Amino acid sequence: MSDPLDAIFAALADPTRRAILTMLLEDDMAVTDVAAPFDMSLAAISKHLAILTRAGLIAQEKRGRVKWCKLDPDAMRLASIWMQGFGQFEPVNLDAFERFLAAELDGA
Amino acid sequence: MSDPLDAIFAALADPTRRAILTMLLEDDMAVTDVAAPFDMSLAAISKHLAILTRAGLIAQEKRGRVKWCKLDPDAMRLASIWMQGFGQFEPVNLDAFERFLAAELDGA
DNA sequence: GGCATATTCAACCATCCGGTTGACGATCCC
DNA sequence: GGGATCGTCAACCGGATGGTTGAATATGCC
Repeated sequence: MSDPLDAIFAALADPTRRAILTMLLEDDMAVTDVAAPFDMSLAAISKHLAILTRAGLIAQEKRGRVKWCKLDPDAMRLASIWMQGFGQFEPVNLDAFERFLAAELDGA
Repeated sequence: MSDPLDAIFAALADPTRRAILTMLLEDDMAVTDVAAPFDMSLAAISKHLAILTRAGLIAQEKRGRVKWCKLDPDAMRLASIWMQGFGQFEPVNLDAFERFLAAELDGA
């Protein structure tokens, strides 16, 4: 009934969660390590991670007693595709193009 | 103090507001006309439009007693650029590349 | 077994959000 | 002027959100 974009954009609306995603861009991390830089209880971070997981933005995998968090690109891509529908209002965006190319080449 | 992305993503998280943005893709509209297809009070739509305006996703201009709403692409572009930072996790994504090009060319 | 570590659960709290209704201010038009 | 239309404001309501704390559940290690 509810659009997955609801959960994706809602998850992205919180600065703590966006910061977590940015951290995960560097490397996969355990929950405790994700929580370390934040001035906030571990339980709060655990909730944030649950929200990111429900939105499909990250995936969590338990190995031993440690739960590893890693980015899951599908949800972000879905949101990005939705937004591209509005791209026709942008003047030709060479900056974005360069970033796109750089990202693609880096990933190759 | 608060990141503009907070307001942008929060605004995009609501399906009514995303629908409004899609409608405005067709044409600029008056508040009453925006409200027409929704099963919801005019006041509720007015609030949604205020949220979209505060996020910078639309601009409102009053001409006579009618307030016109139109897309304002800057905010969406900001969000889109933020998301592109996560593209490197996609395997070389030709689909996305084609969509990117199509959107850019369409806008040209 | 028994203790330390990693993470979640449960209950609670304050605040925000999305909706309603009714009154109000502006503007158009006769 | 006065009535109809356009839109917002204010107060209210229920439910979601983001945080806390303390207890509970795994798991690893000696």
